[in-house]
Amino acid sequence: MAEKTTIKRSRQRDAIVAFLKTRKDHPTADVVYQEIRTIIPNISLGTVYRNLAQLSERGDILRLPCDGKMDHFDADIRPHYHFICNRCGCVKDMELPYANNMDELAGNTFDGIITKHNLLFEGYCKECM
Amino acid sequence: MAEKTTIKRSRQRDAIVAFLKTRKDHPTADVVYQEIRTIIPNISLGTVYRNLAQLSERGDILRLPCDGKMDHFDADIRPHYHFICNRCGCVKDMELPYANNMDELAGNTFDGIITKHNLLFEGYCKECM
DNA sequence: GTGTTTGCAAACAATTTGCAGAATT
DNA sequence: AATTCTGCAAATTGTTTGCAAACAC
Repeated sequence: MAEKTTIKRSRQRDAIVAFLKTRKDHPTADVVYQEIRTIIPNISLGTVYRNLAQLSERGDILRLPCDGKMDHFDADIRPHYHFICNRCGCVKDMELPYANNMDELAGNTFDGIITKHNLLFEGYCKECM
Repeated sequence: MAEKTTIKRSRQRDAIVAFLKTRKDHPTADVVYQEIRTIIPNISLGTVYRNLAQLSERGDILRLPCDGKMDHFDADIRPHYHFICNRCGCVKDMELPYANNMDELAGNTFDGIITKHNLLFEGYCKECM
């Protein structure tokens, strides 16, 4: 079928991963772009999107669909839950333990295969309360 | 402030609500558009979007952000969880009871206000297994 | 009559893609 | 040398908006 591609490193991708690891606030693609540009001034937005897509497909980072338009990205790939603020749009980690048994539990009353779940809390962050 | 608008009925909006009530499969905006067009041939896509937005803001229908690009809409406004198939993209209701206490529970370890949560299961529906 | 809703088309935001050249193995 | 990756710009996708006419109250 597919997936025979060998991966070659690139300065751009390395910089993106390194940057994401320094941040706990789950930046969006354009924030990544703006920040990386301070290091690699002529990097293009397309490259950022391509790398974020590739990295999340490979499981090296997490893509967080946060109900708004823009996806957020997280270098912390351990499954965990998130919160999004309805006023400022910030995304934060939740302390709740990830419920490993939730998929199995849900599968008991579902006619199909459940592979994962996404739990997103909404409300107002402490700065916006 | 805002919210002084009085609402006037329209044939288009009535048709959209009526249509959504006949469906259990959470159609997207463009599916709604295509279907309503068989009844009101010159309805415009903009009108469909405007009405879906207005209806969900007023709480008459639910807007379901399902990780993909397109939002889905649901005439069943009782809080409940959904599943999205990673192959065909269909969206289905989950039988799991809605956890009313989840927000409060999560709030105990969170510095801010939690107003709601969204739980979305992923996997393969029975047609795609 | 006043104010909301519509159809249309153009505008928009976020993301993706085609291509020729540069970089990695 | 063989491919992957990049920058750029154009293309796509899903959705929103401005406006004058049509409609509801």
